[in-house]
Amino acid sequence: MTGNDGIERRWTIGELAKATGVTIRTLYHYDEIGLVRAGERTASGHRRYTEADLRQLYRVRALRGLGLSLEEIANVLRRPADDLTAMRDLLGAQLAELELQSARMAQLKTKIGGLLGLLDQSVMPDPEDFMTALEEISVYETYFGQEIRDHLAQRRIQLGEDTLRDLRAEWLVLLKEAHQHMLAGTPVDDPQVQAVTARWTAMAAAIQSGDEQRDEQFDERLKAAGTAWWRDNSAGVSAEVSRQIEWLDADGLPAILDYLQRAVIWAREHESGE
Amino acid sequence: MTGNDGIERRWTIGELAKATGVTIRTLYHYDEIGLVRAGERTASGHRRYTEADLRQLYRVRALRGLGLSLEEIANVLRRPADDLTAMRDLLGAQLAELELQSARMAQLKTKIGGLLGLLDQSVMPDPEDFMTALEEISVYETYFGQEIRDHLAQRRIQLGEDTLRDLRAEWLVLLKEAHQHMLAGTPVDDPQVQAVTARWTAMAAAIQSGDEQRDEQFDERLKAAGTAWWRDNSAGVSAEVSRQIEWLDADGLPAILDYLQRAVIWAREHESGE
DNA sequence: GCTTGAACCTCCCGTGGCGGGAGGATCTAC
DNA sequence: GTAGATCCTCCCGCCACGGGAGGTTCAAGC
Repeated sequence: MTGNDGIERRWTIGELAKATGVTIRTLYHYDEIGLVRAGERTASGHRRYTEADLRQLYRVRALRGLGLSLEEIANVLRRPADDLTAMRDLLGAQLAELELQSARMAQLKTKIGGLLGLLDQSVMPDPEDFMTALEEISVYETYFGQEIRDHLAQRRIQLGEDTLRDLRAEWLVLLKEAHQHMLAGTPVDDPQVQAVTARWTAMAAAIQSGDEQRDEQFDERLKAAGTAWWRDNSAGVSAEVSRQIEWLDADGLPAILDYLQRAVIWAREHESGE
Repeated sequence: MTGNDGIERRWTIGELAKATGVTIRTLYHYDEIGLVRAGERTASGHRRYTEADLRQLYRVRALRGLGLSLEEIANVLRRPADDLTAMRDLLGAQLAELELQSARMAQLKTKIGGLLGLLDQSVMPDPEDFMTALEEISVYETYFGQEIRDHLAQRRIQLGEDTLRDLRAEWLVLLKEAHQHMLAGTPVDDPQVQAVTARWTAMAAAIQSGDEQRDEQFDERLKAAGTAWWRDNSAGVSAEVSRQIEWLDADGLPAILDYLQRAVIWAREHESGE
């Protein structure tokens, strides 16, 4: 531009490394996989980098800095320079990926925060209890696989804190209503009980999956996981929950849930007929 | 507890894998590195896992799920069970690490979001321009290393959006005042110019580092990075900035900055004397 | 007791993005 | 001509496993 007279600057690998802050080893690596090749070689085989190579290196480093893999970078930089659609797709995908990872890390942070809370409050006298808590985390995660947990986390974000608080509140209301019906001996096919049940299942469905595209297989697995977990671990949860709800004693929750489940089953068996 | 009579259950490796959702290969790996050893072996060498092994596996999986490395897990599970201080330290460190990573990912997301904005608005007709923008990202990052960028990002969070807006506003005011002094031909040692200069450097210091612990080496590198970047890239930035500030034409900014720098140098040379 | 198929064993290579060292060739300055 | 810096290629190592090869052992049915 300003009188180069066609004489371009060349760099040795060491000079390029110093100028760009990339290690020599990394430059060897990029050369090896063909991502940033030295445009020329001296007679004895030493690399000479041209300005085009320098610019390519800058691009690679920028995209690496965005968290893309070398393969992705190679793919997107290989195409003709006037086509940015691939770049757009790649960055869009990467952004989505980052959103997902952010959600996971947020989950992790709250989890660790919770455990630290257990450790810091002296509510945790027995180390054995802490270890047991750890083990239970793993058990939970065995039932609910990563993708299901991701989905639920996403869903929680979608719903927002306020909605979740409302849902929890409504859940308690439903639980209490069911409790009273149960104590009153109302049969499960009573319209009032069925109304509670309908709201209950609707809530569960609303929490589990939004109205995106329906993926029946996924829904199926989600439900199965929930059911299996509930089947095997309801006892522990009952103890936990009933400790937090005053009007409920330790054996109360299983009974209510059993009552509700019978109502749900009755509803399912009569949904087509009635 | 409920009448085991000392006869514990044993699991083959396949059973354990199915029960916990861990692959067999992973179990081999854990055995190999001594993290979850099969407590027993049959005469022919097949692994028999005991209940203790199962619990150890649960712990390992839970801690892995928190993002810890197998080495960290091995260290913390190796110590006596009644000492949770190591666990506390580990989880604390992990939480800090996650905070850092979260901050980085937030940075990444805004960066990618910005690039996608460039691509989506048709303000970007020339693919070449986009590539150049990419290259400049890398150049910027060459000057400001990861730790410095982390520091600045943290600092921005500390300061908050409002403070930053105020600072930008004050920066513009200072720039305009300096511009007027320059046009008026006021010498750099004039008290008024020196006042502007003092506010300028104070602002820079305030933005760069809070009043945490003073790490002089770090401050030094931060300043050096800023100076070097400014020295080599002021031209491009000038063009960019002057496009956004109406009272400034393309050549204006370098002149003002040069003027200000001379004032800063004069101030530094006379700070001990006066 | 024999067969068969499932489950198990060990050994080893591969992943991604380089780091780092060995052992030798080449450049540059004096 | 020589010394020291720089360069070259080749290769092993990381981390947490995945996956295959090739062989042994188990459990069930006949």
